[in-house]
Amino acid sequence: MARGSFREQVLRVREDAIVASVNRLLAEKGFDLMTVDEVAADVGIAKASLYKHFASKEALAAAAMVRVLQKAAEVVEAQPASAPAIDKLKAVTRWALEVQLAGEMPSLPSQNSSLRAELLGSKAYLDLLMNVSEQLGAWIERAQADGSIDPSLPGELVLYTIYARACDPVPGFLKSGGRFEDARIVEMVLGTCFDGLRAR
Amino acid sequence: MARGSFREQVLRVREDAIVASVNRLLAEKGFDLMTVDEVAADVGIAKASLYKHFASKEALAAAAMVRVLQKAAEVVEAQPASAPAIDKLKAVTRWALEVQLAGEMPSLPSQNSSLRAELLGSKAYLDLLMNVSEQLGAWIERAQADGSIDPSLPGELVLYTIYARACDPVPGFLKSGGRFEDARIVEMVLGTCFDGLRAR
DNA sequence: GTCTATAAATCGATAGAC
DNA sequence: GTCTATCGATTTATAGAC
Repeated sequence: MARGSFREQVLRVREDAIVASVNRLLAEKGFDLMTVDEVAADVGIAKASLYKHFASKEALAAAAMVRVLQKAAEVVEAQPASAPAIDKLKAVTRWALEVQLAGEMPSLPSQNSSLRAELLGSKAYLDLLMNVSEQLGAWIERAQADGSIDPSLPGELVLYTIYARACDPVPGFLKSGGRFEDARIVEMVLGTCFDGLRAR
Repeated sequence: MARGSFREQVLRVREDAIVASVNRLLAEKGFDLMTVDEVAADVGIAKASLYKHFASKEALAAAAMVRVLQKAAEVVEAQPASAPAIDKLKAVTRWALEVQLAGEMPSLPSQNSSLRAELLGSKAYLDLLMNVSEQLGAWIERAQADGSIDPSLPGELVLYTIYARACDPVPGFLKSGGRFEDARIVEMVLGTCFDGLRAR
């Protein structure tokens, strides 16, 4: 793939910086409390310039979601094919928990309709989401077949439960308590996710 | 306790209607997307009249949270003292999931600072939260002692994990899929909460 | 206490000069 | 493409008549 002209590379770097700022601000304050003025100030450009790169606030958020889904897809790809399916599922869930604890997981309100429309209209977003979901879905089936995940559970339930760890408030509460290291929090929440609260 | 004059009773009924509307709108759209105009229209009074009852939008949300915590406290009280602790914990969690699926669980953004300040300044809210948390905490200790909950888990983790079911996105996703009855969704999510995803 | 009308502030988005 | 300046819409909150 051509890298494009120098001018296009500069453009790309700037847009990467914009999306990185949006990602952080979305993780910090959420979509509704994040203002476009704030994004512009954080990047260090004028708001009007921002709108030359992205058509709307919703488009900014969608770009941040594409970014995090790209990273998720990379984590999925990086799993060794020979590893047990359950281990790969846990590895991806662990990554999501780590990103969230690091304050880098963008959070979007699922009720906002204009935002939903933007996401559903983004091919990049939908393709990545489908890609990641299909890979996770295949692992879930394998894990259910080999007995490491309860085969009586619907696959959707398992998939949604794993996805939900990315916006689980429990890690944040435990972190704010200050009693546990981040790594400990990740392992504990991972444990309650896959093994539940009951005695083992 | 005195019921007060007729005038005061009318006032109380009206405020109950306001808080019920706020509760529903918070569940439907969340705090940021709920507007005070909307609340006034839903109740059927002018916005200025609303502000005679509640000083701010945050105060409205706090009143809704007090309302739901009062109901939670009632559910906690209603548990038979002789029942196993784990059953009582599951019963309260089941109630929270049912309220959420019914679209009656108000959802507040944990990042909003003015809202946090309002809640932390509300004695009614803090007292109820402490009351419910202490009761649940006692049941958690008993359940860990009798082996029905993993004794190696910190009590906070168990408490937060149960609280988090009230804003779990998984029930809503499953419901929107349309493949399962509400009661089935509740039991499935309850199962993943207490027993995890792994095979039993 | 309830209403109409409006103030005050914020925010998304754009015009127009350079 | 970047800037300054501003528009237009929305929203919280209040003034003042009844």
